[in-house]
This record gives sequence, C-alpha cells and structure tokens, in this order.
Amino acid sequence: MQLDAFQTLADPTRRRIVEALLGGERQVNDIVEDAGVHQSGVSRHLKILNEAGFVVMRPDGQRRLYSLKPEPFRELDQWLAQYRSLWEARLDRFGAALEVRQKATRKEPET
Amino acid sequence: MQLDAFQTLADPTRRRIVEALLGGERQVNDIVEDAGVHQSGVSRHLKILNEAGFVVMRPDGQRRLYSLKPEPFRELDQWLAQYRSLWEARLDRFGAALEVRQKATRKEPET
DNA sequence: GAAATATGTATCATAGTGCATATACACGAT
DNA sequence: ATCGTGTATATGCACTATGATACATATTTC
Repeated sequence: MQLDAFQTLADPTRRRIVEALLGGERQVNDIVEDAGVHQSGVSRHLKILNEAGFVVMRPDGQRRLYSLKPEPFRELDQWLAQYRSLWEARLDRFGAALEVRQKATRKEPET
Repeated sequence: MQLDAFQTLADPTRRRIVEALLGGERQVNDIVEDAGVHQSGVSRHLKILNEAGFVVMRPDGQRRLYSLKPEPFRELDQWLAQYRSLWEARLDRFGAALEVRQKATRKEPET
C-alpha cells in the first residue's frame, strides 16, 4: 500500500486522529474517543499513518504512545508552494516579507 | 458527493490535472494527454474538481477552458498552518524572515 | 457532419468498519 | 517465581460502500 500524504489525510477519521495528536503524545485508547471509530479502527489508522510517516510510536509498558512527525507536513507545504502564487498576493502570516516578495511578481486584488 | 480538499487531491490523476493547470487555462482534450486516462475520465475529474472549488470553467465555442481557483489551496494552507510549529524550526522558503519569526512574537521581518 | 465535451452504464478494485481474537504487559495473590 | 486476571493494542475475517475507469452515446457548437 503505502499511501502518499494526500491519500493519507483524505480520510476524515485519520485527520481527526492527526488533529488529536496536535497536543502531543497520546495513547491509543485515548485517541479512540476523538476518532469516533472502534479501537481496532484506530489501530489500523495509526498503522497507516505510521507507514506514511505521519506518526511515530513509543512503547510505554502496555501502552503505545503515538506522536506526530514533521516530514509529511513539510512535504505538503512544499507541494502547496507551487500554488502560492495563486493567492499569495494578499498578505497572510508573513506581512513584510510577503510584500517584498510581491514586488517580484505582480499585484492582485482580493477575491 | 462534494469532496473536501484532501479527498479531492487524494487521487493521483486529479493531482496531475491540477498540476497541468498550473500554467493557466487549458481545454479538456489538452489535459487528457497529461492526465493519462480516457477523456470521459478527465471530464469526470474536472467535474469533481469543480464541485470542490478547485477549478472554474469558461466556455469558448465548443471548448471548455478550465483554470485553477485559489480558495482550496488557501484552505489547505490554513489547515497546514496548525502544524507549522512541528517543522518550522528549520528554515524553508523564507530564510531570514522565518528566523525572526521564530524569536517569539516580535516585529515584522525585513529580508 | 465533424469536433469537443459530458454522462449513463457496467465493471473492478480497494478501503473503512466492527467483531472476535491474539498478543503483550501489569499486578496482585498464592 | 508462577499463576491468573484485567488492561492495552494489534490483526484476521467478512461485509459493505464507494470510486476510478472505459465504452458507448448524448449534447453542444462549429
């Protein structure tokens, strides 16, 4: 199998799991509540997320603590970067830096 | 059935189509070559992309010219923003600006 | 009528799910 | 130490739904 980043995040349950890990390490049973599916489903999704590089597992006794890995997010960001020129005209999170960048391209009104 | 941004981009063929539109407006038959599927498939994918807000269509005689819309990309970027802290420690596309940003909340960066 | 595009239909593959069960670990009692 | 019980997680299995695709055909414009 081995899904790519987009395929991995396509499933809403998986996205809920990822979001549940935003705060940091969580054990499986803990995630089950946020995921909205059976424990077996969560384990399966975690396996997929692991294979796609989204999470790492750290054993702690009988529990398994899962946490997020940065790589796939960075990868997504890079893909998205190709399309930034479509909408970056308007400033967002980078104020001044963006304005400088804008000079190189052109200006566009809001949508 | 109205797919969200991630579900829409999950399909590789659809991603190829989106990438084919990076250069600007294209007509369907033109996209078919890049997509790697039958024309009917491309039309179907374009319909899905349209419903998801990724593309707009502009009729031109018997042809239909499709082009990208910025919204879903912006939406993806916003979702991704939640996870930036995971990897933003390292610089990416904004070099110095980023480093300044890292020093907690300060002023606007300048190059 | 020919070209460009959309759509109905059938097919085929795959993914998500729950249930039951296996495995691994923890901990107390004997 | 060993046994037994309970807890935490993973996995085999079966079921179901959905999605991608090609082919043929309808529709629109030339």
